[in-house]
Amino acid sequence: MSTERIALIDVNNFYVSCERAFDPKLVGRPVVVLSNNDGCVVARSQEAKDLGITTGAPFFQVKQFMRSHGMAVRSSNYELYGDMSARVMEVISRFGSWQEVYSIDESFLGVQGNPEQLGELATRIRAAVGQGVGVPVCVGVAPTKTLAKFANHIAKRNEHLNGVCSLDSMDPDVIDGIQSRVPVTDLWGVGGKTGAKLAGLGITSIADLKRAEATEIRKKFSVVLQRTVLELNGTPCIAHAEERADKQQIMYSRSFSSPVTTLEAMLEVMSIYAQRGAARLMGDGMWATLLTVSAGTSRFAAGEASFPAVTLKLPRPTQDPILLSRLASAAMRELVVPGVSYVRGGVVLSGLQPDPGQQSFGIFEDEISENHVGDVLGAVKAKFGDKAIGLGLGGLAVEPGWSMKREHSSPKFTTEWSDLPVVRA
DNA sequence: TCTGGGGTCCTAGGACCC
DNA sequence: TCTGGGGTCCTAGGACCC
Repeated sequence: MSTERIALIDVNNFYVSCERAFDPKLVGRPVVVLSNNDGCVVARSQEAKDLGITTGAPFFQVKQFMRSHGMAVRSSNYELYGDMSARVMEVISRFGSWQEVYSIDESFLGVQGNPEQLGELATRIRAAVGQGVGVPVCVGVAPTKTLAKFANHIAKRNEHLNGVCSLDSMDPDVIDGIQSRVPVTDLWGVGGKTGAKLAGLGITSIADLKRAEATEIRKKFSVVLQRTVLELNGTPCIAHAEERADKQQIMYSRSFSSPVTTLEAMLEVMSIYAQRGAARLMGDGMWATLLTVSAGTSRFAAGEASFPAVTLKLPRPTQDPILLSRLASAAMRELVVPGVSYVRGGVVLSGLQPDPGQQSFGIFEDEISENHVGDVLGAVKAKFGDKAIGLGLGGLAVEPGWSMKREHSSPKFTTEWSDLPVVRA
């Protein structure tokens, strides 16, 4: 008897595993990977977790402790992680009838088989990724996405399962027993706020929620949590991504390595961020109709933090870096208060559509030529590197003082010829 | 001194229309 | 001055995720 099931495969401590794949000295050692600007801990090896390092911990607070325990530190290397992710996803895709890449290190996969075959398949997926890419994964298999997430959670926390858990191979009473011990907030889709409200109703474990009345849950909470209840009981009701619409917004936002206090520097930020946004639009084949620019002051400084933002309707659907850069700078002029210290800036492109729509070029000749500048910039960057060319203030050859800090970065092992690892025998 | 970034979906409420 | 209901579209904000 063959049944349709959903597998959820994710890489263990993904960023750390990518670093280890190219630096075996890190295996067995406590390792952490930091966020942009080397600000917070975003990934930890099991050894680092065991030492009590938490996700989101500010690096400057735990630096000394880490040093005294011989921990290794890496800045985030998104070129490497993005490329490793693509390789993992490709290997996984060979084993399923459909695939939904859910995040940089996670994928849902449509699988079929009887209970025994499903368990074997999960083991084969794990071995294939380990051999083909060199990173460890866990696999959960179940009738719904929510249960597949749960099964994956079990696989990760029980070493004797060897990274694999298929609910069809388990006794229903055993599953129920586990579910009554796991807190409901460990469930996919149930966060702190909802968890607190559920606790008020006496619902604290996954088993409690599974046995709750779905229609009551909808009345007291939302259709989202009702779906979770149904999925816990084996009824699939969360759609696949490919059935959902295209991306709805593109965001480029970063904190600065040191505060920005002048209008000139902020305009430089906007010019560069708008060009990044335009490049993403072109990469996705989308045109934006709305532009939002924002600035932010520190949440940790004395006084109230502020996050001023302004949204404007673009004169036409566009992916043009010149137009976006110009408008973002103009909007930022309205926002910036001289003398205020800004720690972050951002550009959001929304109202996305898959074509430029009806273009009315009118009398402005230069608008026509602008349309090709993005392509030229993209081509030059592809050939000569990211820093080869840029517009206006974004074209400066020297990195501006506020740009991101990455003091502990590993090389781009898989995406730069000059960074290729060398093996000697 | 130093505290991440980029998304999704849903709901409520207002504006507007007939 | 009084007086209806139903529908759509849009936006802001909340909650959650990795």
